[in-house]
Amino acid sequence: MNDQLVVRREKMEALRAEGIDPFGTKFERTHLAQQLHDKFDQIDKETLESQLSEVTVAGRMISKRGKGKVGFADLRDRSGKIQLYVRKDVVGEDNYQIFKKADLGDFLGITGEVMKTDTGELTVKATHVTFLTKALRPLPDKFHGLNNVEQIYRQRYLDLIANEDSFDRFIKRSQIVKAVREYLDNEGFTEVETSSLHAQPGGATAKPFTTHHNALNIDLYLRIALELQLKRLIVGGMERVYEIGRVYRNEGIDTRHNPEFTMLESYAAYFDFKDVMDETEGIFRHAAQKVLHTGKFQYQGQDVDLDQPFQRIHMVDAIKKETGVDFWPEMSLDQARQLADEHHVHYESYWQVGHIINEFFEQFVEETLQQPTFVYGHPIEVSPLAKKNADDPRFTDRFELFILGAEYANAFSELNDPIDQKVRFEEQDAERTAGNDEAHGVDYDYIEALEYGMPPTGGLGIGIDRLVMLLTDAPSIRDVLLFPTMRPEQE
RNA sequence: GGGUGGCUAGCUCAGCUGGCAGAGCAACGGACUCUUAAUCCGUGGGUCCAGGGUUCGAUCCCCUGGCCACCCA
Repeated sequence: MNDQLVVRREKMEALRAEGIDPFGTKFERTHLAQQLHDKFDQIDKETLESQLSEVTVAGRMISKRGKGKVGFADLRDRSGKIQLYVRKDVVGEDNYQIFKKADLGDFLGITGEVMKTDTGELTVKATHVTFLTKALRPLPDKFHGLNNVEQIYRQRYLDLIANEDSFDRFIKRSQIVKAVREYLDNEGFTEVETSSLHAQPGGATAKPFTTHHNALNIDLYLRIALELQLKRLIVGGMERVYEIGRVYRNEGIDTRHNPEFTMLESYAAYFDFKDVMDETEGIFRHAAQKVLHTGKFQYQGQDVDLDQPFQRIHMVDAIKKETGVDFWPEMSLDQARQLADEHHVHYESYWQVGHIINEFFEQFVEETLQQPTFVYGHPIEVSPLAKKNADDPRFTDRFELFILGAEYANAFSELNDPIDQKVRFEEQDAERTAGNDEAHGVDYDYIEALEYGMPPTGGLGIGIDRLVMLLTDAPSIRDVLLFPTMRPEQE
């Protein structure tokens, strides 16, 4: 134990000796810091002196100045900061000692009068100090904050205490999620909660986490997507549903991936994928308006404009534009492989033409899409849950949204033909056998649901964490996850 | 999986060519009744990530391992 820990424990005991509980209980406050600023910031010093408003605030003391018979301190609550002014001749000797002995990090309740200092700062001049909770450990540096990235993630509470921008970012995250809900609720969607333990993983191409249920003695999977259960609800007649929930994918960690993350999925009966494009634009714009009050902003120094209509381009056209390679003419697998070889595009032995087209897109086009762009018409081979395009069955009525070269949404006209769906699943299963361990399995229960009839439906998936990153200018997904996945520290 | 960088006081960081471990904030004692990164005087505080090696001597050089970050596939 270092000197500071010892001293704080001694102070804790000293408080007890004086009959003060160092870990206090309920405290009634009249105002949050921000409410005081809203109410009194515009009132001048003299007027405040003449009207004598008594208030009670509470919070963590994060800085302290002055050590004589008078002291100033900053108190922080969830809304912001307010300065305290404590005078020995006002609160009395005993009460002043409580303030004087209080450490940075301690929680105090202050009753006093609202005033302004000579420099014009709104301040609560204490008439009484109530000690609420002792902090037995010192806070991070009050000026530099907490910079150690590992500590920021492992001890997020310290990051929230020391780094105001981090605190604000998580408040914004909450507001963004709320805005998304608000938008969908206003469009007549019902929010639902489906299960996250699945007997069969599906709805995406990803490796699942496996777990075990003891009483049933079966292995279960943590969900990798919300899709298949939500579409069962469309079969059930709910017509417009959405869920915002955690999904789990057993994959690597980098600045855009965390093993657990938050997906929004929405499904609307009688929508096609073009309606879903409009829905997507609506969600993005509404969320931006709510937290930034504009659709024009910068992400990592690059301009983004969500207010303009998003561009729309077919995947094959986009590839043609970037590379000159034209995948519109019907071609054999050998011809596609030859094009891949010519452009140094790697392919697996089990890949069909559509896989190669998709790879061309990912390799040459994705990073070039800067302003919000819907890329539609994904090959059928990489879209086992999307409806075939009516005019060209090689492609599907699917789109992905790209902004600044990164994917933000994935959506399609849902495949509601159970016979086609069974064939697609079987093709995925064959792909799995051929070596793609992320390929979809056959979900017979889902096919049965489709056989009862699913109305034409437009579905959408948005990675909420990435949306939050975009709107808060966060460079890493870990900056928008309160508790990102970390390897445990060794003893 | 590969590469690069980081890990030193509670926090933020220095530490030269290998020679007694440093600063600021925080803490402690003292002065100070409008301060705001308060100021001034004084004091204490270290498993230099861990283990091994080289050396008279290692925070520093070498090896192994741990955790983190960034870049690449």
